[in-house]
Amino acid sequence: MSVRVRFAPSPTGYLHIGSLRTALYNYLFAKHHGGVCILRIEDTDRTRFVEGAIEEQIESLRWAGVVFDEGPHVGGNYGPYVQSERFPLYREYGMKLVASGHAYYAFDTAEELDAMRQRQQNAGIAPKYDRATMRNQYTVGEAETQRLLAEQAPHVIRLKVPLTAEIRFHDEVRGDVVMHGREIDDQILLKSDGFPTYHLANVVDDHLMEITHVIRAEEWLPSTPKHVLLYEAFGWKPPVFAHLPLLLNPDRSKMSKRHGDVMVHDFRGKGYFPDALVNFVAFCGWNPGTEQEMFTLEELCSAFTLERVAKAGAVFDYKKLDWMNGEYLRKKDVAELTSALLPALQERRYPYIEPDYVSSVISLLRERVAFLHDITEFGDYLFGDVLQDVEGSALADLRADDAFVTALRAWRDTVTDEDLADHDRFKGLAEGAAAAGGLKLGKFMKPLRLVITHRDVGADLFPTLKLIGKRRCIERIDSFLS
RNA sequence: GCACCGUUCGUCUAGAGGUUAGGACACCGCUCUUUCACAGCGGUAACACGGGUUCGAGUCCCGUACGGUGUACCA
Repeated sequence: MSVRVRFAPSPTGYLHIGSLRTALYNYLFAKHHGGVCILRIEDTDRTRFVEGAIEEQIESLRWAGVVFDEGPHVGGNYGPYVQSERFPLYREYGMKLVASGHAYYAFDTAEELDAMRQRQQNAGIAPKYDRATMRNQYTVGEAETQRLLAEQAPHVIRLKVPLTAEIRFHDEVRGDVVMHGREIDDQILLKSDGFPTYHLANVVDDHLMEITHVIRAEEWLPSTPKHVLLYEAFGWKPPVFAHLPLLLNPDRSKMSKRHGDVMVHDFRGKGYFPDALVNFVAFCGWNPGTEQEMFTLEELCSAFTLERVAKAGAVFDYKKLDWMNGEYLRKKDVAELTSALLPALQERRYPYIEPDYVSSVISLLRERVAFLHDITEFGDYLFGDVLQDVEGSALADLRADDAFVTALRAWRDTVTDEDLADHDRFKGLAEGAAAAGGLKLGKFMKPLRLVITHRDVGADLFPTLKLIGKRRCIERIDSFLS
């Protein structure tokens, strides 16, 4: 049987970076096995629905390269792929469970449930639905149950967890897991508004959609026994489970926005490359067992296996992500980078943004920054002639430095286009000018950089000045001297 | 509180009984150099603790500690 996996987000907002990782692992697993990766929207909680969230999440995923074989946006033979469009189904399956004695009606109000939890808390016992004392099918009796149903009293359907059972399941990441029935709550399957909870909907859909492997985050591990019980109650074969380690904040709590950006949308906006982000996130909780760290999506597909997924949560290291983004920046095709950068340069109305010129600037500066867009500010003196202000009295001090001014004039008065086109000639010219002021080369070059770029750091001065050209160099020197 | 999961350098991790415990990021130093980077070289730095099992445990078992997740008519 071929592999069928699903990524099942709920449309409550932007796509979380952890969700991207989960989606990615599902995708990689499917592609590794020549299987199918499905997108299913879990919108059973209408109160949390956010308009546009589905489209945003699909777009974030698409940007990252995670695409689906089936889903609400591409169709498929197992649809609909949005749970709100499948509601009658869950009711039907819920009733089957009631009929077979695996689930039951309960009529408790929210207040009654709160009071129950309060009592339990006061008594120091675990909060859990008390089937023996609350208002349900068993305590009120069959006749009363039928009467309440007939008068349409608000009710839910709960899973009847066998109190003495030991629920066992195998997890591909964690091994065998055992939990006792007495620890498991009689989970609500169908809410009083008739909508299913996640627990029912996900089991029904995974079965109907013939999902073979459920790959999801570790936070689902504690509720997996409920799902196993549901598969048993329906007489269905459960899928293989694999619970992924969590992405963590620096304090090791579940990754949240309190410690930085967590939405894929944010990473995209900050200028991370999708392939860099995917490469990085793939390594949060998985590694190939070799020393190779740079992987294309295709390489990840062929290398990825569940056996190599780690058990422990991974702190999300923003610094390493930045490093990796820089690695991609240095490796990428310059033409591609040029067209990606051009719009931002146009927006800033820089005058010198001929594509070939921009390509040269990118090649020159990309080793010094982690993001492509850093180049727009880092190289402002290359794209335009309006230089940034220099802090303090550095320029005035230089103007008062006779030795330097003498050297600078010598350079200005003798520089030719040929000098700027040939490294040896450039060096000879600089040495000659420095000597004219009685300076060592280094004592001349650094101030020269400041005068022409208004920066004290940057790429090699020779290629920098070559790009700026003789005319613009002289203009800047004259402006400095006047 | 209870249940479950986890624990190798600061961080991501390799390691499937015998290793000088390896790599990457970060950090520090050196080299290169007109600066900052890049690159190269080098360095600091880890098996949570206690018991077992074994000739021999980072690796297997038990316990403890610590951490995380869950404990909703959320997903």
